[in-house]
Amino acid sequence: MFEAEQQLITQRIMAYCSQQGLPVPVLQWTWIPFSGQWGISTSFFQIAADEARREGKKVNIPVRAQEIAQTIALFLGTPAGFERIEAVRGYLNLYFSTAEYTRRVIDTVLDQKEAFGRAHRRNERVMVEFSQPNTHKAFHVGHLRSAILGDVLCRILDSAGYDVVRTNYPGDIGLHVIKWLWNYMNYHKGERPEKDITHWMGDIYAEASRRLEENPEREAEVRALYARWDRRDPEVVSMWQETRQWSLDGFNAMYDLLDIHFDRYYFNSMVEHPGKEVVDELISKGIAIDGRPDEPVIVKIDELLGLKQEKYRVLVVLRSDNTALYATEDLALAKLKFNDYPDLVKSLYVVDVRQSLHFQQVFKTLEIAGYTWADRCQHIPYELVNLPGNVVMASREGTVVLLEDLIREATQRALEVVEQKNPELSSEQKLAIARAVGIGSIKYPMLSRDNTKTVTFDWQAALDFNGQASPYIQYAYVRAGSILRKAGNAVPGSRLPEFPLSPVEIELIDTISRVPNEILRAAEDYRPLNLANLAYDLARVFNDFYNQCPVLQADEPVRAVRLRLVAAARFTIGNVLGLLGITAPQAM
RNA sequence: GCCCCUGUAGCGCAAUGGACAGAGCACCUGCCUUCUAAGCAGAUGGUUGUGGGUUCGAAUCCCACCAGGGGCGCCA
Repeated sequence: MFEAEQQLITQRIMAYCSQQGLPVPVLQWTWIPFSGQWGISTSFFQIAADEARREGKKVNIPVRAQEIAQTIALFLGTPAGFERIEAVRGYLNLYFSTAEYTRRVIDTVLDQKEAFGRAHRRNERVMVEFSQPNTHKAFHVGHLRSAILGDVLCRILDSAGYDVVRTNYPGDIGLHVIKWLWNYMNYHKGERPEKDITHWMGDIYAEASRRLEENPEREAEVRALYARWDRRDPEVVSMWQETRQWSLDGFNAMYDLLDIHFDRYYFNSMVEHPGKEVVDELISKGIAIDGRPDEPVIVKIDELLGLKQEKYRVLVVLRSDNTALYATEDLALAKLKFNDYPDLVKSLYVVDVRQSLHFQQVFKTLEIAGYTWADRCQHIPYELVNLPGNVVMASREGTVVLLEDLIREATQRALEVVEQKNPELSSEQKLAIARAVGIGSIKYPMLSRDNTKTVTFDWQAALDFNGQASPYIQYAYVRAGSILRKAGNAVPGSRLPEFPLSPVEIELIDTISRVPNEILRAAEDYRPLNLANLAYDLARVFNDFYNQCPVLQADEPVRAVRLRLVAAARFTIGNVLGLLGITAPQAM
């Protein structure tokens, strides 16, 4: 928020250095550590080191850096907008003139409100594919990470100024679907899901797996059914369409609960045949080697690239019996996306880390085939959600926590707390709060650790609403709203705080002012974690403020400034929660 | 055999190459007649897996090793 001042000072320092014959620095500004004061900081170690190297002298770098910092502090005096300047241990610290900057930060937030933190539009389109659930199967907590991560990535990219296409890619065909249909036709014909659709669909699939495991000889029936599907037997196709829709309805109900939405659906079944066309193209271009009917169609990527060490290895693009693989379909899907949106600057795939090699192979193959957009495809890998003891969630093993069960439990637990704390609210209000808290508690742990780290799910931790968790942040938001309500929701007009601010007030304003940059950083690195941390920092600092600085009881002009600060903090926390896909409730 | 990820407090995690590695959970001691205690204050807790290197400066970058997880021709 202070780029203009920063740039001005950078220029003055650079001019001074070149005038004095010092190496011209590339200055990197950071905030000053050790809270309680507020400003920007840069160091001069690099200049001192460059100078020593240039002159071939052996000097004590920290001492020389401090000398330079001191001379520059003297040269700068106290620049406009700053209260104090100091040279400390090789660092130059510039402290903001608190009153002026406080007013600026608060005014900016209250002026922009819900838009605070959002960057200007870039007119650049990004596609994010995420979630990719399999129809005819259960949706468990392990599937949740892609959905939550992808959704939040979309929110962050949107806020950073990109036009985002939210894309889902359900696995609506494949052996799992045929197995399901086989079981349904033989044992459940005519049944329809009543409630908990996804749960019910998952049960029928699990039952199918069990039956086939107990009676392996019946696999032949499944193969026969797959053949009927391949012939597009009308009875099979219509049953597939109907049952597939049940799954999609079930997913939509869950996406609604989770506040996750899509602009565009690509289905696995859509790219089966186009995939085979891409394979033909690869063969005719001499990229793929056709070993059919005894061997599959393969692309020897390392060989094509002339790599000595194996890196991309060999990609199988079509089975020897002409049936499609994931790779077949992903080749076509990538093409389809750029066909539909030729202006994509990025085509992102939020898929678990085990498929890293697969995506590298697919993207590299497309590049070799001459598709210039191939380098705009990028896999965003994330680690799995496991159960304690490093147990992988797998429907077959029965080691799953179903999303529906988790949502129900978390909401129920939150409802108990609301009942106790706010018995006077209507049951609708209570349920809405319980939903917000319960869903937030499910989402936050998936966002507050790095994408590359495994999340271990356990019920106790998932239902613990204390500490660094979503309810803590939501509660800070509610408290801020509560103060404003008691003040009659009347936020005073802009003013300069002409009295000393307390350290917690300064820290709160400081943290608020960092939001716009943190959003850009999160978007650049595809890392929601930055914002999950920032949301918590905001809440923690606000709670400090809440406990130390009375607002309603304060005398003017302190009261007016604090009311404005509370309003600004509330918008900021609400906005960051929004980026995390977490609802900010009005009461708790 | 080749490649990727992870290793930080008892536990699970955080930390733009920068100043003193930080919060949470658990444990202990306090704080509700005061803007909601889903909160706050205080106490305990560290050779950042090991050994080298680069750098003025390394948890962070490079190399080697150790430990755990994952991926490597017709699974998805």
